[in-house]
Amino acid sequence: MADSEDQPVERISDAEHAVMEALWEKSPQTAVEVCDSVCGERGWSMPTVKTLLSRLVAKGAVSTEPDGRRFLYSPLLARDDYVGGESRRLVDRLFGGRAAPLFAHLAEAEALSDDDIAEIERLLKEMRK
Amino acid sequence: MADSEDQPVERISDAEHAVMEALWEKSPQTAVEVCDSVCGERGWSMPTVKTLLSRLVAKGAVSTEPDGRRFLYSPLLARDDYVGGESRRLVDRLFGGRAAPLFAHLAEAEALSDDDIAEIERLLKEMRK
DNA sequence: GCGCAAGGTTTACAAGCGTAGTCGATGCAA
DNA sequence: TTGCATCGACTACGCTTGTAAACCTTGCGC
Repeated sequence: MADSEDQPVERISDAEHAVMEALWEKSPQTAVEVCDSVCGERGWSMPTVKTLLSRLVAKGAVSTEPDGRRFLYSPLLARDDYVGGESRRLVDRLFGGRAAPLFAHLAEAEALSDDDIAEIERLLKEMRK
Repeated sequence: MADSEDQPVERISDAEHAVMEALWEKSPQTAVEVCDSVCGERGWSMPTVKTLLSRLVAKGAVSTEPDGRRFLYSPLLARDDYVGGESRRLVDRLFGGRAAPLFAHLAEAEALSDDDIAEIERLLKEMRK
């Protein structure tokens, strides 16, 4: 596995991430569609989205496919890969690479809902099988 | 609680974080001492550390205390607060604010060691009490 | 056929960041 | 007492990011 990307796809910025989310939600999409999804909540204008899309294409995180006179954009980077990378980064940077302290921290900060706890217990049970 | 910081201490960058780690490890420290801790592993020179320390002071994340002709630096921002904030940010941004999916992701990516799992189970047991 | 609208590409520009050199004060050694 | 080493402050500079305008091309409607 993991030969879907030779370079680990340059780091994606925060604003770019918002665009990726839109594409992960549904793809392919035109620039206009992406703007419809994100311009509202982020207060962006069309040119901003265009720039972000270009940068993402340049970074190899998004692919384009011509559709008449415009482009359809699709994510090249899978959301799981991105999320995994970011999670790993955080755990490495802040918790010495170990997940338990992260968990402990969330628990202590009461950032865990009852649902979360139940869900995690379920997952643990499953893993032990 | 939480009146230890009126503004949430401007966001701390990656390089700055390395300096904070040194100060969390031991404080107060002089600039030279901090450099001793971090210049090696990061390949930095003294001026870089000075700049980062200044920026951290400007951001209100580090306090200074004169000691003769030089300064002693101490963290103002607690590591727990920082770590908590960053964790929260990640969980919010990537997992809709819920921790269970993060956990699921780490589990799936086999980012959890056996020790981690054991530890988390222990924590869960404790929380249920 | 021709102008306009729609879409992509280029350029812009301020703020933040990583990294570091220079400057100015000052205490200590000779 | 004078020069030098030391330390913080200021300045620098190229790169990325956030945000967007200007520009260029091209297909479509009149």
